[in-house]
Amino acid sequence: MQDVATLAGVSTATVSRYLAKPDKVREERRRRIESAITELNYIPHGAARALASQRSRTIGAIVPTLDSAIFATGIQAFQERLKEAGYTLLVASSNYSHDEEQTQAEALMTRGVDGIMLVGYDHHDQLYKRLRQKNLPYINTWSFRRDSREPCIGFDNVDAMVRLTTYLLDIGHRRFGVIAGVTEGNDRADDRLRGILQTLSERGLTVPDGMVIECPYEIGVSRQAMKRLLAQNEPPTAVICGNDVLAYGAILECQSSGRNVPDDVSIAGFDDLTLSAHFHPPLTTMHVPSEEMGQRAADYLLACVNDEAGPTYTELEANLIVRGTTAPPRNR
Amino acid sequence: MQDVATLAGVSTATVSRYLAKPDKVREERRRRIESAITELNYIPHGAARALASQRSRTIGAIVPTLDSAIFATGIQAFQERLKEAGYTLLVASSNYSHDEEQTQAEALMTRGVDGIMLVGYDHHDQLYKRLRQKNLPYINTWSFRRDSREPCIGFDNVDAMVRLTTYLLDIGHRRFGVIAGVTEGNDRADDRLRGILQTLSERGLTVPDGMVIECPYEIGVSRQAMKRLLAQNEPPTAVICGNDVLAYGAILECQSSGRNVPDDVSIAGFDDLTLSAHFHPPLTTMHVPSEEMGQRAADYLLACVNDEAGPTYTELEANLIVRGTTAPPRNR
DNA sequence: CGCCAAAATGTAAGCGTTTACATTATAGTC
DNA sequence: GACTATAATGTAAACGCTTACATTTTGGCG
Repeated sequence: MQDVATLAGVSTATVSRYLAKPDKVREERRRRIESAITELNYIPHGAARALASQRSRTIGAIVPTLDSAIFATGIQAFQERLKEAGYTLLVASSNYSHDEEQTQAEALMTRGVDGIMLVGYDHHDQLYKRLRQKNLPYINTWSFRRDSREPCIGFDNVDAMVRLTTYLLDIGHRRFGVIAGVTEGNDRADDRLRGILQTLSERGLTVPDGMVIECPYEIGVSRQAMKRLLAQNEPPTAVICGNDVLAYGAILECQSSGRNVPDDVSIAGFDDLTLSAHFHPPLTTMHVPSEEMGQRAADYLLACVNDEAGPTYTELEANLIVRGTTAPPRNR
Repeated sequence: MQDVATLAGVSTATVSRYLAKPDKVREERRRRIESAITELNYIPHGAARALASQRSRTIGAIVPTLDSAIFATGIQAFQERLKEAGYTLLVASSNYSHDEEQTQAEALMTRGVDGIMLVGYDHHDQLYKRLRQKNLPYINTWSFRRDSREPCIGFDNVDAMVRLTTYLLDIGHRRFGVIAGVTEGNDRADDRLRGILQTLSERGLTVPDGMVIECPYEIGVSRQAMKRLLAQNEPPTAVICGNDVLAYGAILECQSSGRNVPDDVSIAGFDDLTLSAHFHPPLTTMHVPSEEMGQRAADYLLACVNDEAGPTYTELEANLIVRGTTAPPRNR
């Protein structure tokens, strides 16, 4: 920077100001600085900037996994918004573990992030403690609870599953199977499962043991689960899956074993991944507004770091998309 | 850090040394420092570290998109390896544009990354220039060319497609359709397409206009492309797709229009995403060793920053996986 | 043309570490 | 116990910026 300043015939302070607020330096010097920068191929030193200004212009995000299209979409939107504001995104993944999430958060703090995006509301106690202690802006995403005391943006997973389940009840299903995500340490999966079971029990239905299977979001495992469901004495006429990937597995298992979806069995997913609309048959699922969630989360954190006010609690809507994998049961 | 030092009754230098090489400080003080750190909830300031030590312990990666499972897998493995070595990953996406890639690289350099992972070998001239000027370690991935003068790790996309095409020729196909990725600014897509056309022409086959369609890696667009292919006068008996997502679209379009895969038309993909093995029918595709690529790329960059020697050119193998979407053509 | 407020610029003191170098403690030897 | 080589520690100078504050320049106005 000193070199640039010398070449442009100004002080480093002016160069620094030019970088931060170009309109604060006079036209003529601005141009001299600009050409000095190009000539010298000057690239500002981020660490020095961060150290001097006490802000890194970096925001962190911790998602359960990078492998899933659903988070990828949200993160992409999140990053886009940040980039527009001149911020960089640091992504870490927790592998659905609170402990790892805590470790990653620590790492992000060392990196000096100015804010953190989290998925879900259930986190390591230590994490909330640290966040507050460092007075670091953060936001929970992918779920919304009316009673939450933490800043969050997302939708009500329980309620979404209530609506999906209600729809299946309404078209006549009474024998349900569930392929849920792993609920341990995953509040979204847990909320969704509770939404299902609660709705069914309100209608006087109980789901027998063996009709609810938890499994990781992997297509192979999901196929196994579906196989077990179908092997039951009285197989379900409708299977609700914790997300679309699980639903793909369920559908593919049916097709491989010669069953027709939705005639023999209805299958519903959750997330509405891009593929779902094109699947054969197209998947009935809950659409999750992941892009909007990413954008709004970015907006919130950016507002925080700029000491602006923004909505701390934002509820978005997950929408039921009825497509071709669900139909009334055959033998009512 | 001063607080920690005072509380532990040592100098900041000792604390710093403890952080870097714990075995360099005597047992007793080490324990005092440890407890001081926990008591004060001390988290080192990364920017200050980076500034003083001139290394950020951060590695950057620029991938075309975060939306695709294939890069996600590679990046995940890349990150894993980095984490083991105490390095953090900074991810950026270029949206398949060289200009954007260049911009992102600049951003990463400002962030002080110690090395950069790139996808492909074709980049903005400026980018190579900057990289060398700053003497920043970098590596090209996802492709390997025998004649490359740049460090790279990957497989030969041309050769891989030659093998896939040869296989289809060997089982009797003569009328081919191609749904390629967008080749503009994407050397992998370009190499793959060239591999196909070259093999066919060596066997004396030419692909008529309209039988080669380039389209972005989106399932919807791919379905449209397949539709057009099928509407030709003499529709192809085999369709080679630039990646698995395109292949999914092609298969789904066939199924929606009442055609049987592979009886009516064979379809092959490229990448071997997780879903492919489970698809209905399971997809014939080239398996890409994305995890190994990620790992090795990390190893290479880590070796560079530690001034160790490592293989600069590593060729991996893409393997043909024959599954259920390809079969000899019906009316030979 | 001189005066003044406001705008632009310069000066220099940090920001929280690392690390070369100097100093002190330790342990081994005779 | 004195002496050494070596290991452990302390001291203090960077690292490359930002920014409060001081100083200079500018332009509007009487």
